[in-house]
Parts: sequence; structure tokens; C-alpha cells
Amino acid sequence: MGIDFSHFVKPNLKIISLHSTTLKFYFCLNMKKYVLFYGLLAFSMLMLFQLSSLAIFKVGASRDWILLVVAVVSIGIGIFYSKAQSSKNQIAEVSDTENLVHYSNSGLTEREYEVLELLNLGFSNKEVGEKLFISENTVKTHVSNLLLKLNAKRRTQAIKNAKDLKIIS
Amino acid sequence: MGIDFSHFVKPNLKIISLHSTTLKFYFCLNMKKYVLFYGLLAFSMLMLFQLSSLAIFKVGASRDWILLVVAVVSIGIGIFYSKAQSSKNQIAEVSDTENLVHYSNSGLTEREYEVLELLNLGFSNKEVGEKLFISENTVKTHVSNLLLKLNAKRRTQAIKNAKDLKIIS
DNA sequence: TGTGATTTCATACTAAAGGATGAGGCCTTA
DNA sequence: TAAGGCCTCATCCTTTAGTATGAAATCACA
Repeated sequence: MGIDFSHFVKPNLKIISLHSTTLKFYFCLNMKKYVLFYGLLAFSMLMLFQLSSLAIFKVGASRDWILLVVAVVSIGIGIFYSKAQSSKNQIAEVSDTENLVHYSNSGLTEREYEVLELLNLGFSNKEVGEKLFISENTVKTHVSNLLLKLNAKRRTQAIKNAKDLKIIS
Repeated sequence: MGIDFSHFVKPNLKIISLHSTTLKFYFCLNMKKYVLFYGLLAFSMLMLFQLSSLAIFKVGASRDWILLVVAVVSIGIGIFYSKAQSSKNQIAEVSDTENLVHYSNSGLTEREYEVLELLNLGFSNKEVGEKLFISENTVKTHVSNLLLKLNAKRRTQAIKNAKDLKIIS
């Protein structure tokens, strides 16, 4: 269910994360494209260098102009490359729009899930404790375990990760 | 004006309806940054060219190496530029496609909206400051104003309220 | 030319969050 | 019955968040 059980921080605390096989699969599919892309890139750079030699010796173009052309083309390549990468990331993020993962399949305990839901509603530890009839210290313990399991440094990040993992909505 | 902000304490936080003049204002503000950015870019390119001349005549570096350095640096500039742009465009795309209240109609300023977006992604004040190239103290100021405007006591509550108000997704 | 809005930054302070650790009780299961 | 997971609570400590206040720069608009 999209959970990686391979990372063990504590014996009973498993880090929840997006399944890695999907990414691996995607990577293997695109290896050919990567090789092709970088091969073409290297080839075109070489051609550019050769062209610059031709331009200098046959046409008599100035060195600054050659540099300018190379710089502009390279900036264009950089922008193109960056946009290609970012579009892939966007697709990966949007790709799976399914139902929520039940908390029992999410790696969280029932109590941790309850705490997480209240965090998502914007309550403080104290308020969560009042709503669940437990002490603030207990809430802190749940939140700490929550952060470990969701691989987050802050409650806001935990909420974000949990939403990405479809644990909460 | 979809939101009632009549409970404001500070006089400078009162929201007068924002028109297109506000956008013009921000456009002019950003124009200066653009001019500065491209000016610096052009200047650094010129310096690179001058350095290339020095390298050829004084050090005796080969032309291909110069071209390679220029190309690599330019690709880096392109990637950096593209990423800086895409972060802005992502926010704009999301706000348009998902029928959100535009930040100019939400009572939030553009900067506060940007900060809010990053809070929603789970970043700390320090990380937000690094991403927006401002100090952590400034982020704190923005967050404080954000909390007042969104009638929230915590950032998690601010995120929740902003989502209820369709300011963010 | 002054006023207001925005953005930026700073300092000093309080409140809340988070980390690390230990421990006791409850329940299920091997 | 022993073991392990879960829930509970606590303490000490550090980090982060948030409040209050002042101030300076920029720019639009009246």
C-alpha cells in the first residue's frame, strides 16, 4: 500500500514513504532517453565547438561573438533541461489520485492517526490533549512518533507528507 | 473582498480593496529586480568574456576549454534562472486552475501569499527565508500578519483556514 | 510633497514544539 | 506466562514559533 518497510529507525517505528519501485520502474524506462539526450547534448556541444573553429578561420567571426552564441545556446539548454525535469516531477506528483489509505494500512496507530487528524485541523498539542482526554505530554509523544514515521521535521511537514501519502485528506 | 477583516488591530493591516493598480505597483517593484538581475547577468557575461581573453593571451588556454567553461557556466545560469521562474509559475498555475481566490482578493499581500504557500509545504521560517531570499525575522513578520488576517493562532490553523477560504489548495 | 501600503530587518521576549529517555499499565499472542 | 506493541505520562533540554515594537526604504497616489 505504498509503504516502505525497509527503513527501521526503532524496532516498532517504520518510516512511511512512497513506494520506490514505481520510481525505479520509471527510471529504467527513461534510461534510454537519458542516454540519448545526453549523447545528443554532448554531440551538439562538440558540433558547436567545431562550428566556432570554422567561424573563426573561414568567416572571420570575432571570438566574443562565438562566446556569446555559445553562452546563449547553453543558457537555452539549461532552461530546457530544467523545465523538462520539473515537468517530470509535476507528473510524478499528480500521477496517483486514489482514495485514502486506511490508517491501519498506513503504518500509523489509531491514536497517532487521531492526533494527526487534529493537527490537520490546526489544533495545538494542548488542545489535542483536551479533545482526546489525554495529557499534553502524551500528545507530544504521539506527535514525535508521528514525525518519525512520516519522515517529517515539523507538524506542518507531517501533514503535507500524510496528504501526499493519502493518509489524510 | 471575500473576507471580513474588520477585527484588525494595527492600522496598517486594514485591507482596502485591491484593484489592478496594486498589480501595476508590484509589476513596477519587480521590474527593478528584473533590471538588476539582467544587468548583473550581462555584466557577469562580459566579465567572463574578459576573463576568456586573459586566459588565452596570458595563460595560453585553448579555445575549446574556454568555450567549455562558458558553456557549463551558462547552462548553470539557465538552470538557475528556470528554477527561479518555475517556482513562481507553479504558484500562479495552481491558483488559476483550481478555482482559488486570487491572493489579491483574499486580503493577503503577494509576499504573505508566497509565505503561506511555503508554510503549506511544511517549511520552517528559516527555510522559507532561504527560499525567498529574505531573513527569518522578515518571515516571522509576514507570518504574524498572516495569522492576524486569517484569524489563526498557529501556522497549521492558518493553513487550514486558508484552505477553507480557498486561498490555497 | 506628503501619506499610506508594502517589504524588509532587528531586538527582546514568551509560548509552543520537538528530542531523548524512562517507566508503568493494558492487551494480544506465541 | 513471557514478549511485544500500544497508550499513557513524566522530566529535562533545545529549537522553533509567535508577539510586540520600532524603523527604514520604496513606490503609488492624491
